[in-house]
Amino acid sequence: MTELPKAYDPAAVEPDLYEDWLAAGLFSADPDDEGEPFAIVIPPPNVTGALHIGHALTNAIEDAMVRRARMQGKNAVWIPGMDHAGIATQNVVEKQLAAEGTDRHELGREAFVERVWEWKEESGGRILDQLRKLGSSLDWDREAFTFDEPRSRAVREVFVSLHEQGLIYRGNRLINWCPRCHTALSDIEVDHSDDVGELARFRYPFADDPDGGIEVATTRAETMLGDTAIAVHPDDERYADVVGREVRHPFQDRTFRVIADDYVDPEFGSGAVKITPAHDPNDHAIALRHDLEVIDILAEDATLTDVVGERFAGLDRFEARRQVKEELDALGLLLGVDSHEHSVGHCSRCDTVVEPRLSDQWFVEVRPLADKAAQAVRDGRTRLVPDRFTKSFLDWLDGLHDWTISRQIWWGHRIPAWYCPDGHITVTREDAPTACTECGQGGLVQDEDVLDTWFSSQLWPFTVFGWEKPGDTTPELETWYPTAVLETGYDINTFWVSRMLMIGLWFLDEVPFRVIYNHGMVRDQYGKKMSKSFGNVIDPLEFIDEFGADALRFALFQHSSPGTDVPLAPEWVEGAKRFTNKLWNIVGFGLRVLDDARPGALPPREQLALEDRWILSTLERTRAQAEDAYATWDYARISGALYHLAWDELADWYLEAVKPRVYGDDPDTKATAQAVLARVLDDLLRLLHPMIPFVTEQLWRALTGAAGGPESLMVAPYPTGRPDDLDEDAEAGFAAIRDLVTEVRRFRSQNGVAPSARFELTVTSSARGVLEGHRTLVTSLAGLSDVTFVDALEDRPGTSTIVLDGGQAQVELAGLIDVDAELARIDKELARAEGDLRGVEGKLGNANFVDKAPAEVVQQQRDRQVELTRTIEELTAQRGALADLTS
RNA sequence: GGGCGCGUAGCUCAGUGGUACGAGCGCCGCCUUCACACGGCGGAAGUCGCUGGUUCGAUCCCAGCCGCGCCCACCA
Repeated sequence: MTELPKAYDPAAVEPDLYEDWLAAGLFSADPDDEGEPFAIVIPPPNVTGALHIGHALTNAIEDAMVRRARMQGKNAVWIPGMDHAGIATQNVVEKQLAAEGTDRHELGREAFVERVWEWKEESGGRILDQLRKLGSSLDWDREAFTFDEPRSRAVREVFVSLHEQGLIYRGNRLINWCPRCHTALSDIEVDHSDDVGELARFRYPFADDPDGGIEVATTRAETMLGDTAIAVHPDDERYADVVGREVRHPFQDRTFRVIADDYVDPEFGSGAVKITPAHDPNDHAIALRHDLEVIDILAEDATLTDVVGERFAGLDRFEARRQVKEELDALGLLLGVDSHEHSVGHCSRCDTVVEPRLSDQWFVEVRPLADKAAQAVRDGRTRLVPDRFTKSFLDWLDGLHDWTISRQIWWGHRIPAWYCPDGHITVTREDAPTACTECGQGGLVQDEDVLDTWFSSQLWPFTVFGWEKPGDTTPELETWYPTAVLETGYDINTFWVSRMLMIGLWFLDEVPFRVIYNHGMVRDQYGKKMSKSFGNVIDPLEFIDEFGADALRFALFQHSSPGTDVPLAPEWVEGAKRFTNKLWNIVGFGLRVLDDARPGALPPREQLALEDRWILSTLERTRAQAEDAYATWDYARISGALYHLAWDELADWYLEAVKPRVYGDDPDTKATAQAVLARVLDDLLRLLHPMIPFVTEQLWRALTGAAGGPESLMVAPYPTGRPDDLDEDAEAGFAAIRDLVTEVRRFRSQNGVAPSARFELTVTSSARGVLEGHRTLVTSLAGLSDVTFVDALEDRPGTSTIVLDGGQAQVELAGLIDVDAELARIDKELARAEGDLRGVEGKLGNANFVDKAPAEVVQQQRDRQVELTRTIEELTAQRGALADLTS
């Protein structure tokens, strides 16, 4: 058989294997094929740059899922694709333009969008390369993009349908506005953080009594320029006679009233609230109840408009905040400015502080959709893994507000709505409608806005299967929808998962996925979130180049349990690399000793040796453990179980145990050993393949002689149960041997007996039967010259006793140890230890040292004193025992 | 303010109602033994956050507390 290179070199193996899989069409699936359907759609990565380590985790997990399903004979498909990622991608390109000293407005809309497409090609190409390097077995023939033609048609159909159903509407409402991105945002695109700000208290003078007035407070002083009322609680007696009175605006020539509303908390501050209907959601609600005037003071870039008056017009909001306070102070109206911690909304894409702003936007009325989705979760038609995410998922659905879907950016699906000169709205499937549906006029102009990127991503689980409009059906949809599992990080359950669930149920009347599997976030070795600002992000390609894709994957699996964050350090990946190398050498050993034996049928059970039955039993038990862990996609357990099997059981014990036979001359026992070894290696590679596809494929080809191409481990059957292999007697028997061997090794280590030194052992044990029956095995593993079994040990001088599990072993010390040399060694060590101890005690006896040295250092010396004292005691005891021998 | 999770060896994490079997990395000692020094063998190291309770018995169950993290939330 082929000799393998001595060490595993991933770079020499991985690229070719991927090409080979591709060429053989092993990633391609056909809806008409046999087998239980099993589909996963990739969470389409944003074309904003390159994949980060979190993507590596997602893709490793999904690849393992789909590879295992494929090996199990399922009709498995994994759909690739990317997301155009509206605002995020536009921001990337805008930054590029800024670096070039220009901006999108200078370029114009058409040229800008063209430019983003160019970037999409570049970024997308890089992502594609990364996905391949990771080993992702994606069906590339089915690659989709959220902004390609078929997906765009579906987006328009969904928009128009929902509009026809009255679930999409246009309205003038208070929305979240990002002054930097110049667009509306949905609620979940706003990240709240508790920031330390200021609470400014000031007085609004009464219109008829400039020296009197009412105290209010605000964190955004500039909003007072748009105040149109002051509200107090109806039951607040302090203000009972103030309600209805007018106050005068200090900077503008207008007055407004004090009103009463339940919303006000009398306990907070003065108990009176200034009302800015255009820039605060609560105030807006109050304005509607009381029919207040609404004054919009903010421009798109959050500078103040002319309505605020000459003094402040044109100022940036933060500058205005400062100056308003100054002016109030100058007028003697400012009562104080206190530090105040409060929640501030930031744009999730650029971190700019968002402003509530009144504007015309498109909305989805989500209630009916959300109710359906929540019902599906409650019915168990789809379930979350781990289950603990279910509650917050449902809470979120239950409390959902209407979804702002229009964005004032250029990169995205243009809203299929047109306006006639009279402002009537025509929503249509047509590309270029010529007549207003309301008045029949021509000269229609399309809405400038584009859709929230999630509006198209939500259609992903069915548009990738050819769905373009309600009622569509395709072979792919019939076979693969609902998909088996939606695997993604818990951070996008609200953004993406919930929306897919809502819209999938709405248009296809069936959940888009039966399981929502949430993996955790990848963190660094200190548990810190990886982020650009921390400077701790690592490019997956760096790991792959250094350790191989399998190593990166395995390291991620080793720490990945459902919903649990995954810490990752270079050392972890290095450790996983060592595992792949170990595997390489395990199989390499196998190849050297198997002669022409290939995995196949085993000899009858009675021909198997104890160690054979033990390893087969262990293999089956581990396989079952992995199987159980797969039921919950607990990759930390799965990888842990298989790692343990390969390294601690197979490599450390079985391979050593089997050497006497495979290197021996007895053709029968040799053939049996070879058959078992081949079987175990074969199964191990199959079990590991979904997680570490490259190294296992390469080794499996060497082991089985498979030619590659269609002869691939990728499509070899995944091991199913062999319950007959479970053998408790063999496990117990081998455990007894193992115990004896380990105790002998410990004896050697503690007594300075070289591993190469042979000696005799006299043993008494409750496991005598097994041990005696496997004399060769015992002596070879423990490095003994001979072993004798007795009913009871005699108490003999000059011997040492080794305690066993259920027995004892006796070693003749004479001759085993060169007593004089050992005595000399011990004396030398003793002298050194005593010298050290004197030094330490000298220091500790020095009052100067004890008083002045840092407590830590003193303690260090004390610890060392204790340690040295103990060492000396032990050495002295050893010396005594040895001296007895010579006398 | 609400919800979720976490606090076990120096580090990152497993783990179970019955003396912590812990793992990887790190550390100490021995070994270049014919698969592997990306290795082998042996070893040191933990009041299982704190306080109560349930129990024959809790690191694991319950309650409270302390600390940390995350998510959600329209209190000026």
